[in-house]
Amino acid sequence: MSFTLARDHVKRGELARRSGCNLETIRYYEGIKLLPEPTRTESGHRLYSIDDQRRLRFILRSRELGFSIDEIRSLLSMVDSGAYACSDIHSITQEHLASVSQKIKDLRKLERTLKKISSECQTNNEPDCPIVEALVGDF
Amino acid sequence: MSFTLARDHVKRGELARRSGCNLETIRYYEGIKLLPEPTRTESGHRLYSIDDQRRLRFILRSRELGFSIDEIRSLLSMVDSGAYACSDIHSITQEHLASVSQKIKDLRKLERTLKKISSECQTNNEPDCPIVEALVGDF
DNA sequence: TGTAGGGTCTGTAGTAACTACAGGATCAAG
DNA sequence: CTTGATCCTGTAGTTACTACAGACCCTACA
Repeated sequence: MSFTLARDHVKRGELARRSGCNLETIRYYEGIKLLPEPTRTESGHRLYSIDDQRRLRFILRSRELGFSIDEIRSLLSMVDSGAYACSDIHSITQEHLASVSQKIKDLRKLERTLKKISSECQTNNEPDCPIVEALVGDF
Repeated sequence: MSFTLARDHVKRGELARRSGCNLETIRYYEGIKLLPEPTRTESGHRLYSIDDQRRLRFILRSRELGFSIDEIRSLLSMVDSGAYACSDIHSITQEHLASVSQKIKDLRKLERTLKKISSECQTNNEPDCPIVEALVGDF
């Protein structure tokens, strides 16, 4: 006979399967206090509630969207506070968006440079590869 | 009286200043064998030759262009081998370029998603922030 | 009831590419 | 000769995980 509790409570392996999260990552999130310490079976196995599962999904989705752990910590603490300010959530998102846009800009510039120095190379095994020259730079 | 050697040989601090590289990073590159062990003064201070300075510039520029340490190791070992194949250099560059382009694609998708969920938020402090909803996902 | 295989537990080490100390030796200028 | 800057070594911290090792537990099957 088992607890009613256990019906919607799952162990770590099952949570990992359901969420697509790596098994160890769950323990890691607990360690850095993004996830609360879950209840345990008598023998010490972790049991995750529906709320824990929602919370993990929130974290994983935020990570997919490139939020850092610290940003997620801020987002979660707002949500946890109950009466969170939507405008604060919005502003964290906007800041993150700005940094993503900046990263795109930087990478585009990189892409152009790489294309340029790459196009100058005829791949003809000549002694001086223009890519190498470009990498050493002017002197 | 000093060695003629010392004229174009510089110590770590000076190399850092000239290259714009962090002081410790130079020692780090030596540790992972991207830079060779430089000559030393009698008391043990590192002395970098012009060649060392060229090599560091190569590394730094490559890093700026987003090459990984392992990629740089490959590039350098080709250059070091003397008769390096220009086509090999070219192909490493092309591969790197492809990964940069892919990263841009991924970030663009991220940017679109963030803009979308962000635009749905009216920042009006209502109880259910659509960003939070989006982050928890469907259930 | 015994056992074989999974799953779970803990703590720790490894990844990439640095960066930042601590605690001591050395160098250069006044 | 002293003072402050620079240098030396070794080690720990950063980010966000991931991967063990060695022990315990749980379940199904014979």
